[in-house]
Amino acid sequence: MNIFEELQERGLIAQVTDDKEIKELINNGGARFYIGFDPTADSLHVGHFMALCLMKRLQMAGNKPVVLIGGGTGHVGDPSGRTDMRSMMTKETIDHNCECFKKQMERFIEFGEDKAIMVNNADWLLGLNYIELLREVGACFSVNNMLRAECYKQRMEKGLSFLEFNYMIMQAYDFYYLHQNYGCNMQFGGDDQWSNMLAGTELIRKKTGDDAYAMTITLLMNSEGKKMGKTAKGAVWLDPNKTSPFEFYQYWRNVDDADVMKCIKMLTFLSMETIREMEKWEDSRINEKKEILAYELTNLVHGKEEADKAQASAHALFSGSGDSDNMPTTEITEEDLFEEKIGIVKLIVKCGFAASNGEAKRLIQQGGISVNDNIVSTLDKTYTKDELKEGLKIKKGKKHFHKAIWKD
RNA sequence: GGGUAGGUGGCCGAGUGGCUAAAGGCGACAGACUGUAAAUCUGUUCUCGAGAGGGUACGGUGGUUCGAAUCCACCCCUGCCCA
Repeated sequence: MNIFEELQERGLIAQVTDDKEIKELINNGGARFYIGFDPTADSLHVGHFMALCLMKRLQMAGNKPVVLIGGGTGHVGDPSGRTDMRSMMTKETIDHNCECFKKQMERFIEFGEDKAIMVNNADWLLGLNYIELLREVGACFSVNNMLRAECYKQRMEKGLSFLEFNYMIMQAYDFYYLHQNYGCNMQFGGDDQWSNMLAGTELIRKKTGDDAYAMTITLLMNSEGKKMGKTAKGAVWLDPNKTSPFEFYQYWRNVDDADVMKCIKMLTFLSMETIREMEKWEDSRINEKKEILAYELTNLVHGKEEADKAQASAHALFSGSGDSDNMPTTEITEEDLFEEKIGIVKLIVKCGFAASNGEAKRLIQQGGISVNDNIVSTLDKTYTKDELKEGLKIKKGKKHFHKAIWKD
């Protein structure tokens, strides 16, 4: 099966500039393509992960990937898909984030001679001269057309700064620059990038007469039409310090029934044969599918060892036996004690189950907290040093577990 | 630069001197039901406090008033119209 067909069957392809040409190009390994990543945070998240997987798939099919880190575009801020103004980041933040991105990406993509390369658009964007740029590329853009682009339309009511308006031009310039200097002939990106990417192909055509192509990946939406990979607390990060492997596993273990197969297709590297087989499974095996999804993804992101651990913890916690080896743990020290004991309210806050004492109290009053499998019913319940030395298994709601242990 | 409408809790949005820690909705959290799902129902949802009660909070800074999210002044930010 060819790569293009596979991407299609997986539901990854959203829009293409020219499907015949693109099919030809990537199926024969002739694409030198790039995907841009703006350093908006100090860790990659699930959305980036999809793009990286796509990169890997295309690389396996013989195409050459270019990872573009947006150290320059990060100074501008992409308005696409946002209803409000982006806050500006300082140069230090951007540089720091770029470093973090680099480290994480090296886990997924092989870089090196004849493999993938990584570039940073800070190298060419930051030194640009305003007047020169205006004359060289500004002349190629029609403001009338730009305003018609979907990514700006939704901002017409709420406001759009000139800074953000220029983002499209920066991204188009990147594509042009990579085309000229690295022979890049294709760009991939999330579907919200479509207008920016088209701007790039047009700029290249106008400046050089060459054809360049663009293809967008379907954004991973859940059945309610919301972007996946987001929780109330924020994104699901790939950095284990920001989202632990267990939390990561649980996120996928708990996806909606309706979204499981879609996620398996779009995110895992299971073969299409396996996937087609799974689609025939009976409804009663839905939880098996979820486990496979969770395991596969944790494995990809955090490695086999962490995936095994996460799965073992999940099994232990949800099917009773209560093995607490891989639970998130908080250490309690002398200074947390009052009269040789720690109160339940303080303990819950300490473990991060509640942001304030009030919230902790509410949880207890509503019967949402249990310690060592006993529901805590009083606010003045306390635990001694000896009990802590044994380790306390704290459960919040149905599926949040935490361990508190003593530390001298 | 001129005119005009705005800025309220995580978000949306009501509130135009005391009854307002601020309606309602969304979201979130907990409980019931379940399959670690969805839907549904119930409760909770600034913070400190066991409680009584206190502290902060309606863009910012000052002011009027016994009392201000609400009135006044100046400033900052955003939309729209005109230049």
